[in-house]
Amino acid sequence: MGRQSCSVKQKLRKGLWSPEEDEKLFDHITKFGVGCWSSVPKLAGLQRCGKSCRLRWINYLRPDLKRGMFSQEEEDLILNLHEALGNRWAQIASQLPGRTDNEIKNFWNSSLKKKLLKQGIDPNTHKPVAEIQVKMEKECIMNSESNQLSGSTKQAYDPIFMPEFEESIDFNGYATTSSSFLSHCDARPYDPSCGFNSMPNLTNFDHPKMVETDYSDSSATYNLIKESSSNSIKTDIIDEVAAFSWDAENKLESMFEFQFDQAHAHQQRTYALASISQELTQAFQ
DNA sequence: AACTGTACCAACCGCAGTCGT
DNA sequence: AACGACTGCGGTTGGTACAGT
Repeated sequence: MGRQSCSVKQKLRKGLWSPEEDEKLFDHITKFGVGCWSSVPKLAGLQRCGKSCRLRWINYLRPDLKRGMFSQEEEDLILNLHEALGNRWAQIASQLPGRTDNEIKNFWNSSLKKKLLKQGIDPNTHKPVAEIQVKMEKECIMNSESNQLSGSTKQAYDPIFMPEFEESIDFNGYATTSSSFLSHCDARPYDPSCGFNSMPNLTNFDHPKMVETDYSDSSATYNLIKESSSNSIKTDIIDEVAAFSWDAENKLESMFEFQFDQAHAHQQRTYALASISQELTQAFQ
């Protein structure tokens, strides 16, 4: 038995909103502001659940909403943000004033996704479809070969320096001083303010692996962290990476300038962002 | 004109996280 | 600690408009 929706439970109205309902909700919110959504229907005289009222306000009635087609700038921004964040529509929407997550999601599903596919780009990874196919075939062959040789799974380098993270955090959540990655921080519980966001001097962090990185596989590294870190640290890392991705353009720029040759910086940044947002979250779930 | 397929978008649904008790 | 209420999010659905046959 699934949980009943609010409208089923209370026999409330469903479906499209009438102009009268819109007016009631708009009047109520403009008079009293957004407070407790569950009490809004009653106070505004609506036969709707609070959830429905909230959605109607956010997606349609809010005065600061921008109407009409998406501009080229908005489209480009959505593409870039989706590449970095994946289907985090709310986060994407927060970077586009006047646009809602629902609107962006619809625009993505109805237009942008198809546009990318037409261009031969996979909308999930933002990489060329042909490249992904070749990579998958290559991985398939490599996996079967290495499994035959060693009986173990393949280890590959991770785009966001997870081996350094692994070194950096002990079982109790303390950063270890031996880590080149977090050596800017004293040994202490992992602190988001001292992680990715505020690495003050990356010029000292020079890992040879970073230049020859194969970004295709980070699962082995994630598994290491998954097994050795506490839940709170995992959460911290995910939060941190999310924040990091958010401001990724500048931060990655400053990082990669030191770590990668300029000719490949953009591609590496792109891959890293995609990996950050998708693989890490999945691996920690 | 009638039917079918497709695109678009508003709204719903269920889940997860947070907060107060 | 356990529970329920509430909120926010992302996936999905269903209705409508429009194009093509």
